[in-house]
Amino acid sequence: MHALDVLGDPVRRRILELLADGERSSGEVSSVVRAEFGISQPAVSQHLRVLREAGFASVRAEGTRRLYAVEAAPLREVDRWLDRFRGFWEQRLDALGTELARGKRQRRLDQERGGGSGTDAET
Amino acid sequence: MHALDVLGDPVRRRILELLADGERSSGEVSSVVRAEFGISQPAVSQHLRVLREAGFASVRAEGTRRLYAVEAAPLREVDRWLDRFRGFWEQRLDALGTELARGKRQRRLDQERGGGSGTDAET
DNA sequence: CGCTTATATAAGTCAACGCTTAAACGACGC
DNA sequence: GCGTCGTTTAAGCGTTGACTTATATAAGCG
Repeated sequence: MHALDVLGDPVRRRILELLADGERSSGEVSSVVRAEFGISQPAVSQHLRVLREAGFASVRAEGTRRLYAVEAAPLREVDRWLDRFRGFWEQRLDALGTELARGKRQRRLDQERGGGSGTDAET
Repeated sequence: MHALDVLGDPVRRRILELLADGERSSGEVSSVVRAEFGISQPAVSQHLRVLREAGFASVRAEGTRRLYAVEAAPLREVDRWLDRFRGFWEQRLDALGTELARGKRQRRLDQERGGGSGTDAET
C-alpha cells in the first residue's frame, strides 16, 4: 500500500498532525478527533491501526495507555515522490540559492555524479 | 477537497508522473495507463477530470486533442503540509546549518516548545 | 478478586468512488 | 454534408472502506 493511499483520509492526516507535536496517547488523539470529526473511539482506533501498519506511527505501551509517535519513513517517501515535481515551483527561485539548498542536497544524496544536469526543468 | 485526497489513487499518481515529464495528450496518457492498469479509456478520462478540477493539471486544446500539463499549486500545498514533519528526518543533519534553514524556521514557527513544557503527560 | 478505565478487535451496515458500457460532442477529412 | 477520430459525459453497477455497535483484552485499583 502506497503511503499516499494512507494520507488520502482527513482523519488520518489530522491524527498525524497531532502526533507531529509529540507523542500522544490513543485516548488523547481520540478525544480531539472525536470532537472535530464526530466519529467514535473505535473508528479512531482503526485509523491508528492503519497508520501503525503502514509505518506512519509507532506505539509504546505505558501502563494501560498506548503512546503513539510519528514515524518518518513513509512521510519521507511521500516527500521523495514529490521531488519530481519540485521543479514546477522552484525553477524560478534558483537565484535564491540557499532556499533551494534542501532540494539540491536531496539530489546530491540521491546521485553524486558531477553532471550538473539541472533540475530536470531544463526547457 | 484536500490535495492529498486526490493523490490517494494510484492511477492519478501515475498520470501525474507521466505529466511530470512534460505535456501529454489525453490519448497518450490513456494508452500508457490502460496498459499498466488495465482500465478503460473513459476511466482514465475521469481521472483526468478529477486532476483538472482539483487544480493538479491544466488542459490546452490542440485541434481535437487535449494536452494536459502539471499544475504546481496543489502539489506545493502537499509539500507544505509535509513541512511539519520534516524535522523527523532532517533533525540529524543539523550540522549542515544553512541547508536546513527553512525547515528549522518552520519548526520554530510551529512549536516553540523546548522540552516537556505542556505535552500533558506529566513525565 | 470484581469494577473500572483504556484500548483494541469483530461483525455488520452503508455510502463513496472507481469502473464499465453507451452515448454525446467537437474537430477533421473526404 | 457524412463518417471518423479523439475525447468527454452520463448512467448504472460493484467493491472498497469507513463507520457503528458490541465485545474482548488488559492494566489499575478498591
